[in-house]
Amino acid sequence: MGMFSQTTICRFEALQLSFKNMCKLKPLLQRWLNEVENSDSLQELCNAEQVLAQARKRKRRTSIENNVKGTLESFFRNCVKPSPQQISQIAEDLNLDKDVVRVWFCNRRQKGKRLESWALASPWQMPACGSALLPGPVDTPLTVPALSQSVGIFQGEYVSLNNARCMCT
DNA sequence: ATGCATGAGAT
DNA sequence: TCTCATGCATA
Repeated sequence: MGMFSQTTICRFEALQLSFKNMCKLKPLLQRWLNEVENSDSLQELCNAEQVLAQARKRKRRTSIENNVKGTLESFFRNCVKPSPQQISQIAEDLNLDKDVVRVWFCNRRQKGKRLESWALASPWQMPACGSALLPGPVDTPLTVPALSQSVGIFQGEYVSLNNARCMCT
């Protein structure tokens, strides 16, 4: 049972994925939806979700000050892809670990590309207003609101489902 | 809902 | 080393 994280669901619904990624995910998510709707109980879902959550050692997320972010943005406007040397320099200037700076630029570029991918691909598939029609054959119009609603019984509680992972023991 | 991080695969 | 898809952890 292919699972999807809360993060992916959110991003899918908010169209915060690349156009290509959305196209790939749509059918998978559609199937996943059916499974969710047909599954017997919350318990069952919780158990399935649990399998996903495995503890690993992960660097603690560093929180970058807003003003520092602003500075990074200006560096980004100046150069979207600084060399390792430039990164080190920036890191030194801002008093940040250079890996943090490197990753920040990677993520920032990724964000830029994401927007770009939609700018290029959406004209022929995006609906007039903001109600988002998902990419794919126009004859299979799965809408974002539909997704949220059809998870319905669960989507209202999907967030709580995520939070509930731990409560399922 | 989103920021920073990871890892697999491309270059 | 970068890109890309993805998610843990956080506000």
